[in-house]
Amino acid sequence: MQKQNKLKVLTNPRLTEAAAIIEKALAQRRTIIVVGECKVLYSGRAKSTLEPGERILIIKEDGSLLVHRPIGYEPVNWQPSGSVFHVQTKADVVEVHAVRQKPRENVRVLFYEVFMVSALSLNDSGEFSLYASEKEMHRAILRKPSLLEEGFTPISYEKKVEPGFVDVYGVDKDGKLVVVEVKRKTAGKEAVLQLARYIDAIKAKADRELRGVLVAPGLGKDVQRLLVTLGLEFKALDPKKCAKVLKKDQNAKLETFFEEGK
Amino acid sequence: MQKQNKLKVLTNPRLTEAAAIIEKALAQRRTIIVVGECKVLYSGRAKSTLEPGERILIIKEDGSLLVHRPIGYEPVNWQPSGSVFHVQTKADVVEVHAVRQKPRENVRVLFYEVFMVSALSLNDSGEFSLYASEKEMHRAILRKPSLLEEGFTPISYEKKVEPGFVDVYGVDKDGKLVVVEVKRKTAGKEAVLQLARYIDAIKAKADRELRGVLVAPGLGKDVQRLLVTLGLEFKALDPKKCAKVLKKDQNAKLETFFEEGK
DNA sequence: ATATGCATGTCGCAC
DNA sequence: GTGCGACGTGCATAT
Repeated sequence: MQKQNKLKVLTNPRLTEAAAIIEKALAQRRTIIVVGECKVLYSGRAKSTLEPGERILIIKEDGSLLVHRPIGYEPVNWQPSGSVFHVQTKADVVEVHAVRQKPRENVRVLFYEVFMVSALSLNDSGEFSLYASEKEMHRAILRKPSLLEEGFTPISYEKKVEPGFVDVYGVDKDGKLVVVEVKRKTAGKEAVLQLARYIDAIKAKADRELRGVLVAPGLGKDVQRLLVTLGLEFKALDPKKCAKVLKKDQNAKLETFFEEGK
Repeated sequence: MQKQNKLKVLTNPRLTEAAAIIEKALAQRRTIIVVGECKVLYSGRAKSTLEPGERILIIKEDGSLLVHRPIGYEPVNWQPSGSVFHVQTKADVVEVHAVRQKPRENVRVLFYEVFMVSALSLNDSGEFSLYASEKEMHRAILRKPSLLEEGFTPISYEKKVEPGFVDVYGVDKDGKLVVVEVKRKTAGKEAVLQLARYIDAIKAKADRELRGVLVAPGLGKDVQRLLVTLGLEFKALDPKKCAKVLKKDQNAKLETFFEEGK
């Protein structure tokens, strides 16, 4: 069974044993987990000391390092990927020294006792997808207006119109004004009523024909009827699709595309 | 030996065994490490999926959760401290579900195979000290005003002046008021403009001659010109030097040195 | 290479 | 609780 290769674990090893495993795993670029009592010294952009206590050290294949205390989401000390490691066994201490080149930074983890050391060969090719937030959906539509419909041209976004902010604002292929309300999740009737309020507010100011389009991955149960009653439209759009659009060209400076005023 | 209590490790356990250990460790508020093949789903402020692969899951005593891939400094998924956990064993899957209340967020980790599971009782009371933060630079200047310039006498610090807080506030050797803005890193133009806003705000209140001094280890590219244009000054100061000054007299409670009001 | 803006940012502190 | 700024922020991208 090749589990043997995947995983090596020692509990309460002698320090010399632990050091040997760590050094070998570093050479083989395996992932390392060490649990034990240690002190940590950092110097670089700033400087820190962490007095002895029991923590978890993780060293990854790519040369990143994490020291985690038993409390708190963030690592207390770390080193980003690409760090270079040295292991030194002194009298009663194993020192793991991680060096980052630019900027020059050092993290030294000194183990006085090791409760567990583990060397792992992890195989992870699973795709990670982060779906868009609502604001990202706005940006995606501005980036690629055809997501809304062919011929749509955005004019402004997050425009103040008194009840609040209109998500996206533009002109369709016939020159008709279009007000767009975006929702990341299935839209309920609040979304429809919100859009209706914007439409009314804008109509009151400029008496011009308007289209209102609700953009969301889906519509709630009785929302369809309400939408039609109010003369509004619906366009299905998946946040995932937006994320994909943005991936191509992520930080277009939309702030400069449209003047805030108009 | 009470190492037994500190540490429990199983390698290649059956899923039901792994689930049992995780549930027990959660109940006892111990730190948990699980290594195995899993899929991860997140939904909350945004939404993400992570297809199956081999990763490290850490759950800490305080209810924080981390999922680490074998590459990368940052966790691919996480949940901050205070999350509530549920473990469910289905047919061929163990699901760890972490819920954060506010904002409402869910992370589900579904294990198809567990290579190692470990429950730990970590004891960590070691003090962590970070040197040379921006606030410590303030304190260093208050401690040793000559770091700014000879004859400088601080009056107040972190004083509210409407756009925000002035870092340090004092009088120079000629009795002229000095407003000091401190940056730990090379100062950009935002720092200069921030200082200028403070100066303007204070001038508006008390029509008295003011000097504005930007303190930082260095100045950004075109910042020098802007500084001069606005009639402000620059004083180079290294955070590390500040740390050294503070080391001499570490726990002076500067809060009591100056009354907040004046 | 540096500069700019975003992040499931997180965290701490003041109001 | 809510808001605001700092962070060894990290990270991705445009210049």
